Amino acid sequence: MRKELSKLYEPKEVEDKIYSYWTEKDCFKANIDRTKTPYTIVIPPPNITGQLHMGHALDNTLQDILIRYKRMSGYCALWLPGTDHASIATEAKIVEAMREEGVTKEDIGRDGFLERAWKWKEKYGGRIIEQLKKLGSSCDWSRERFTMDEGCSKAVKEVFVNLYNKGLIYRGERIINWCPHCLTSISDAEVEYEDQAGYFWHLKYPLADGSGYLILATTRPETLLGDTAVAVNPNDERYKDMVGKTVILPIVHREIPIIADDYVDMSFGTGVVKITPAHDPNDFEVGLRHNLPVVNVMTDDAKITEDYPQYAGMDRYEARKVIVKDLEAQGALVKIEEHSHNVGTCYRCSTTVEPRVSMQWFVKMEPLAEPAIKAVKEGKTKFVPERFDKIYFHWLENIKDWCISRQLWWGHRIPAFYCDCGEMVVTKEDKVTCPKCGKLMEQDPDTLDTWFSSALWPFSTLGWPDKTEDLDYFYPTDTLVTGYDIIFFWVVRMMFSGLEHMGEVPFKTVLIHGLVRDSQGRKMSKSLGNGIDPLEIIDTYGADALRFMLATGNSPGNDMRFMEDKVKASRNFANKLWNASRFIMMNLSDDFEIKGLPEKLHIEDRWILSKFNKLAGEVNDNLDKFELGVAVSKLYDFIWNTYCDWYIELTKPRIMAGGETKETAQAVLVWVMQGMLKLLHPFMPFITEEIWQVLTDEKSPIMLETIPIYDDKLDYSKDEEDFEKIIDAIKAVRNRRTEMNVPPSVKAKVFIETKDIELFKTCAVFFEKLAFASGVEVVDSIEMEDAVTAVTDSARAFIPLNELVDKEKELERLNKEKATVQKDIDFLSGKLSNEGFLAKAPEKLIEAEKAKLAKAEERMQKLLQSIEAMSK
RNA sequence: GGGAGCAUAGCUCAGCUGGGAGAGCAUCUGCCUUACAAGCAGAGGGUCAUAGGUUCGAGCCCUAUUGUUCCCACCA
Repeated sequence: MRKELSKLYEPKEVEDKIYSYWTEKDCFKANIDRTKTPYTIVIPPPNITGQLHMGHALDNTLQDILIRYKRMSGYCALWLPGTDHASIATEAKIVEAMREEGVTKEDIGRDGFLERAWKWKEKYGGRIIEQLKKLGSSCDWSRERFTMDEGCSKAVKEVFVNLYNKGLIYRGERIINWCPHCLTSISDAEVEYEDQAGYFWHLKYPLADGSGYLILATTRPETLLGDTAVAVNPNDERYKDMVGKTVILPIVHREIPIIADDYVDMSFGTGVVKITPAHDPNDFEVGLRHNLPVVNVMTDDAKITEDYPQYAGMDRYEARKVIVKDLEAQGALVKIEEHSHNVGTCYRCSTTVEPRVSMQWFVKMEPLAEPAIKAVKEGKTKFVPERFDKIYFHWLENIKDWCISRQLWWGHRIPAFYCDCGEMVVTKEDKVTCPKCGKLMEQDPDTLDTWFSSALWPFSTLGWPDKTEDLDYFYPTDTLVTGYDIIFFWVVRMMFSGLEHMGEVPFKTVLIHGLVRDSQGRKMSKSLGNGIDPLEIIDTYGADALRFMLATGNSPGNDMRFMEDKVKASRNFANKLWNASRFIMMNLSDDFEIKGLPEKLHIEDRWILSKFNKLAGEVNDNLDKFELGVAVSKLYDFIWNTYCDWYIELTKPRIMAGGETKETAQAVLVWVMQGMLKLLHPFMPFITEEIWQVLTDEKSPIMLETIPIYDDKLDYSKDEEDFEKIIDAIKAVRNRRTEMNVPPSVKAKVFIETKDIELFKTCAVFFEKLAFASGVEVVDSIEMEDAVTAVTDSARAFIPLNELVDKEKELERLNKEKATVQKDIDFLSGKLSNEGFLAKAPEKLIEAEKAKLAKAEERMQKLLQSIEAMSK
């Protein structure tokens, strides 16, 4: 015995120790090796404000499985980690913290604010990194990056200037989505629409010439202050004569024109629409077409401006109430209808966005989208599962220009400089003097959308725009692992950025996963309070159990539910493996040395080796196809149901016997255990490393071992098939005994009638241990009364349990079994006499079916014999 | 309005290019068999949502329907 080991595996005592061991040995570092093929994953950088949640746990578990697998498969595997500055989220948190101190951004100014922000980053940016380590993530920490570090910032400037010079970035006054809470513009992608119950206010706008009035409906009466026209459809007979006339805007008493525009849907409402170019994107477009003035009525925090003294300073909703009341008082309110409509909200703070006209920077998307579409169409980048390419195409085909400027301080400052004289310069320089008048120019106060820098992540982190060795070797990256919820935000933008700036796709495969939901299928959220903290789960069950659970039964692109029972099952599995290794260690001879496989193998050795060999082949295959869930369940099944339940039990008689038979058994036990550990390592890195260290006294980590692959030399299919006959017979005997309520303590002799005499004689010993036999006799022909029979395809086993045998019951059971086998025979022979089947089914299948039929017939033969004997 | 996913055992989910339906948990029965009771040996349990179709053969492919979840879209 080499070492005393606890009956229960204690992840807590192992995981941190193992992680430091890896770190000390520098196992995660990807050293460029031109003789190897690179395999690269860049991490979706978590926000510096973030805490590890289940989504991260899933995302990073999948990445770690892939990277560990590839590392063990001989690739130069790089998993490049880092964090994202997350402009809006971080700035909001800092502002909030400042508010508690009673300080505002304006109080401390831009520099003071940034100083705080960097401190915040230093304090919290590392938190999530530490949490990723708890999960076992094997990132190359020596290459850790941050979206606002020097290199990434350089890349951002480079890209901005390049795109500007190509005319793909422009500045203009447009209607954009404005968040009145975050006080910044946001992109279309950052708006989340939700159905809200609201009202339709039907209003009366009198014609200026006093000849009547128009009735129109609106969901936002407060925007009436900014109306600059009323529109009808040009084909609408009802209003044909009105076009060109003017109406008097209620409350404001402004005279505004009635215009005709296709945008108006005749069949909806009254067919008349008020046009507020400053506060509605559609109206803005209409305004452009008709040269309408843009009248802004709200401040940046969505309060009515000073231009309307009676409402000035009122919040938009408050103003709505008051204005409705005023309209009613003036007799301009016709009726109020209930109406639910889609309202855009800020994805960060859920505040209803206010469309607003302002000067912003945009990326011209169409020219960039085209190559991105083409790359996926040509298969240069593939989505797994494939169906996500539809979402990708749809988005890119309908893309609008991307608003990239943010009225925030935390982020990459826009590299544009302005002069009092009106001159503007876009440059990578930090200090610029006006080329026209020589004055020092002022930099644009705005920063860039966070996703502008994340879009560059696959190459900025490798050193671009510099020509680094990393960039040359590792780009394009191989697999991007991310949730379907950020395809638009991130995947799309990395695609067109990679193609534009590197001339190559940023990654070959995008592995999409779903959301981790709670046990009832609800999204985990702060507001529901139903989130489950991965760190707590790791604390109770271990990181391996959590990882295993996340990988099990999770198929690409689909959501999954988090169930603690599933984690428990995974924990139990880890414990099972632990105990299997304990068994080996407790029984290992003192002088045992690991020397590979012995020459002389028993049939059960060849059986387990053959099965293991096939397992290795399949697991590799599944992993190559990103079928992680399938791979993991095969490993579970093999380790538990084949290795532990059968092989270990089969070795017990040999271990007790000692001598050469034990030598062989322990060599195979250890060999297969090592193989299983390697195959399982990507999924359960900690426990496999721990067992590896203890079991083998290895000085080198398992994580740098080579993963087993299918090996022709280990294909013992014939022995495998033969040994399955023994297993079948053992199972049949056990089954019969249980049915008869015979406790294991009651042993009985077993007589086996079979054609495979040698085989069963060799394996007779297993019936004693595994089928509770007091002795085994193998014969080619026998008939017994007062015995229970167990029939398999290849054998008849008799268990003489005289006093327990009820002839009639036994006969009944045999007849029942006969009926089942007859059904099989009918089915198979029916199939085999079907001409269509014989003509069109593959040869291999026909042969297989024939073999099955032969077996069933053999079995029927045996049953008939037994029935005949029993009925005597 | 457009698009996508899902519907399989009591529960949660697998099921690879179509070849007689699987796992874990739960349930029932027996076992403290010297690795493991977080365990061992057995058992029960499914017209694979419904209706058609293609095929020698359909959980898998096609069409329609129902239920459900999600994404996209400017209906004031």
